[in-house]
Amino acid sequence: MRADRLVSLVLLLRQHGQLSAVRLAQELEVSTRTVLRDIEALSAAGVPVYAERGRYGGFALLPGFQTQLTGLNHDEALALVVAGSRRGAQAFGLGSALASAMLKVIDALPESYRDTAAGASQRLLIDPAADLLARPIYTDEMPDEVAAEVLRAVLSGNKLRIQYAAFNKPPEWRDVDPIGVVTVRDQGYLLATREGSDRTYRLSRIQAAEALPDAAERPHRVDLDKAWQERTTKFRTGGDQVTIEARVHPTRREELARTALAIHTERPTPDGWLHLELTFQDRRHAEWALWQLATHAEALSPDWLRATLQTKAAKLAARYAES
DNA sequence: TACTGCAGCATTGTCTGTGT
DNA sequence: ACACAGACAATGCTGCAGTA
Repeated sequence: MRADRLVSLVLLLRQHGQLSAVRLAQELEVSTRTVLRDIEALSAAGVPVYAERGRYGGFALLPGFQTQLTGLNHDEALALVVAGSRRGAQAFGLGSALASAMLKVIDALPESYRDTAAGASQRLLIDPAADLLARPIYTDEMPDEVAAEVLRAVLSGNKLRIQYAAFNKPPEWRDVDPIGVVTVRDQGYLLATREGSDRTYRLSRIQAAEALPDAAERPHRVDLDKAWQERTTKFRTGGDQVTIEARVHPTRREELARTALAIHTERPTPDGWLHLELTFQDRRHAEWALWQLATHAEALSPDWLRATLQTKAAKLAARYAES
């Protein structure tokens, strides 16, 4: 408590230049005598604070004094400031804490670097809310209190009870052993185990959460990056994968390739297009990938894919024919 | 093991003195 | 008159020993 107040006191003096004990006492909600003792403690600790006695007097710091609260060098502090501009912290309900921490980091920098760091947070924007065409970037929304509870369980190593609404399913309560939280672009995932089996939960689908008193069953140390890669690999190799044949215009080849899990064969056709054999996560992905390329691609097999695309195209043609 | 009492310490507020 | 500084007392917390 007192340590916090000493830090606040230094920041107040830095901010206002000179303040009387009475004014500091009001700001810190303690008596003036306590403020005077805090000043004394700071002075004993080597903080160059001096008193100006008499009317219009007060306490002030020697010019140029820096609060070395963080021990960070310029680049480290700058990296934090830049990272602090991301909206990622919002996903964990830590936005206000991050803003407060950033102020302290900037304040702790040497005078010559402070403008650079403060400017960095204004001149570098990472992941804004909309792209250049004003299209909103859809982010996973999660109530702060739910995010805070998930985070609490993850960090304390306790079991977590969540109300989770899987895709197209009603919400259900389930107890899990949390391992960590991963954010990918604007989506967050909770990595956990449930009854010994790996589970990955999308944060936006967690409707309520409660950290339980029991310790979670989890490895003492975890390589979250490795764990995430293993799960994404498992996800990509599981499910109802489909392999299709298609021909695509060379200018749209990359778009098709990016949406596929794998490309097995690829050869040019006599008409200058490319013939590919590809695997997709499921039927829905395959259909979507071909449909978005419109006339620049053609599904050759299997028959169900051709039939689906034909039906959609016919409906679209009919709609425009009506007018 | 849990509870109680005590000493020591840190923190805080009030009153009064001193300097400008 | 205003603001800082010293002396003293009150309060609350912590650690430790003793006891049921």
